Amino acid sequence: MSISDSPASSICMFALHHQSSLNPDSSSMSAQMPQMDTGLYGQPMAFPKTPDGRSMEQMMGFMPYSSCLTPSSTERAAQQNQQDFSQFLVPPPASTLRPMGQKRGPSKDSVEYRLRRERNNIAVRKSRDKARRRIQLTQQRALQLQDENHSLQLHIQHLSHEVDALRHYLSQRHLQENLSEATKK
Amino acid sequence: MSISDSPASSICMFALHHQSSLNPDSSSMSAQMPQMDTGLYGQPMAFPKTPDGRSMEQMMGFMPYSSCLTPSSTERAAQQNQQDFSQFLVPPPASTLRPMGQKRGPSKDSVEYRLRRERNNIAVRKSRDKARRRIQLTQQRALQLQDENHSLQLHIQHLSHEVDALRHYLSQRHLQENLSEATKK
DNA sequence: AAGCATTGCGCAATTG
DNA sequence: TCAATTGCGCAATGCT
Repeated sequence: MSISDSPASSICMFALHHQSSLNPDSSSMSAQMPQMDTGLYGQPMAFPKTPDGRSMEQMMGFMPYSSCLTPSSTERAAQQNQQDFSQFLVPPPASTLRPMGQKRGPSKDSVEYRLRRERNNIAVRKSRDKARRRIQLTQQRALQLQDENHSLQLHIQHLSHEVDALRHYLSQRHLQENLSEATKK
Repeated sequence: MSISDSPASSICMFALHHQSSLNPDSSSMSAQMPQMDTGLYGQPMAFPKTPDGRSMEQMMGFMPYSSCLTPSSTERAAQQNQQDFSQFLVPPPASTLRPMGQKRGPSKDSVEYRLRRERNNIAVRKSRDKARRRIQLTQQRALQLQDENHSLQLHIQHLSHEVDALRHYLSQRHLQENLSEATKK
């Protein structure tokens, strides 16, 4: 069970140095551990957000994956062998934690996991495309509405002038009528 | 120092099986290597997109990192030991490419690299916040314009009725005048 | 309970 | 050289 030494040491040192930045969902809790805040956009604070088993597993399992390399064949491969790698990552104390050959219950290890990941990646791409389209549509709609607005205002201006003209015309008529009536009498 | 055996082998097998999916920028080139297309949102195809030195390095260097673990202290650690991993990842041809203990020139390895990454992460968070705000503003503007539009249309309706009324009134006056004139004569 | 959809995040490539 | 953007995969979470 000791993940404690060797490479780990450098890791820990680094962590100390680097103030492990994590992803605490930002919105929720934000004042739990004393830490210097780097102002807006400082590092996201670090500590295990998820209390569920799986997360802890990942934590212990280490799973070095290498996700964003452009040449991803290698990428995929790396992800596959999470545990195997952990073997090397946790050097000397080769004794414990997840005997390595045991993929307990659900997944996280291989085929099943990769299938899940791949499906999710597809869903993510789809969702983002959708979002992009939505945003674009909103922008177009805004522009369109702006134009429409402009022409409506022109229309209003026109109608207003017309009303004014008609009213003016009528008032003139009234004056004339009044005059002629008075004259007649 | 033979990196040749064990974990690596499984990795390679997986790569073959899994048809390395990569990130070819999707927009650019898309028919270079024969591969089954999984339809829209299928996997992004794999092959080295970037012809520049650094990219190749990474390719070869492999750098398994493990970025998104919630418990990131481990994460950071993994990144730390990039090269060490490559040792295992690039199995047989243990002969060449980056002797492993040599961090050539610039960085990729440690402190410097982490600083760059951290700065970029901050920039990314900032940029995304900005984008979110921009999108929100656009949406609000669209809604606002829609409301404005609606009231402008009401205004137009009102003015139109007014013009109609005035015209109708005038036409009536004309009729009366014509009548009275005719009568007078 | 299983699965797609969303979302926040970090990495790396690209842009300016 | 360096911040800003952008595409992408991962994992957590929402939703059904």
